[in-house]
Amino acid sequence: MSVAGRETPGTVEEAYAIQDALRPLVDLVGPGPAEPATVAGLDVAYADDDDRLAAAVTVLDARSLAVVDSAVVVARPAFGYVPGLFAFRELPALLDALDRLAVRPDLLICDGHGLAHPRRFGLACHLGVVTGLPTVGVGKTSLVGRWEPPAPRRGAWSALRDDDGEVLGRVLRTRDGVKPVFVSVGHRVSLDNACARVLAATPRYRLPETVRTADRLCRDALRGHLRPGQGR
DNA sequence: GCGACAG
DNA sequence: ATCTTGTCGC
Repeated sequence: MSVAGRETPGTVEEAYAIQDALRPLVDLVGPGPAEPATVAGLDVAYADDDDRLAAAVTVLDARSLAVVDSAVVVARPAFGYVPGLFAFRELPALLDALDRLAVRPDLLICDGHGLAHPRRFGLACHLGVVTGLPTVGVGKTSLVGRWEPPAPRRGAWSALRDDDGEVLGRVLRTRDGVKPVFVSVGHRVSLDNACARVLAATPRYRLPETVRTADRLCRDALRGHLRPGQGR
């Protein structure tokens, strides 16, 4: 059976059609939680590039950033890697992982863009529409849009815009003097709040603790745990 | 036609 | 995403 928005397309054309059909369902109004109790991070790791992947979700206490719940699923990529259709690759496994959580997080911080997407429907939007949860997209590199480097201090940002001037997101400095990240709205959050939540989840490193904990979890699940006494 | 192109 | 040593710096 299929839940609305979670079907896997058979062709690129079908994938575009699904995105076009779901895009109007994105909620761009809701400001989102200003003080979420929990924030979740989602990430995926790959092995042999096209054979296997591990999708992980970690739920953190929003204040202490301690992990309070997590789930990881090993599966096969559901779709080839096509820029702009990236979500179809990881979505099924990520949704499986989300279903296995005992705690329902108040906000999802996704590893990939939201509105900063060619058709304004990146992974973060897709996950938001399907789950109904507020979502934020955080990318390490850009997919679309033009921007100027933000000031060197943590918290500084500049607008990410398309050629027509439409704001797609922000280029946000999460750490002094370090390469900024790309933040965009996914679903049910304002851009201001999205950036605030990302900064709140990023006390020390370049990337939010949410993505760091999820990254570790799926990487470990894929490569197998290392036994004590063994290197690396 | 020639690049660019989330993970 | 992943393939990968050493090296600079707090």
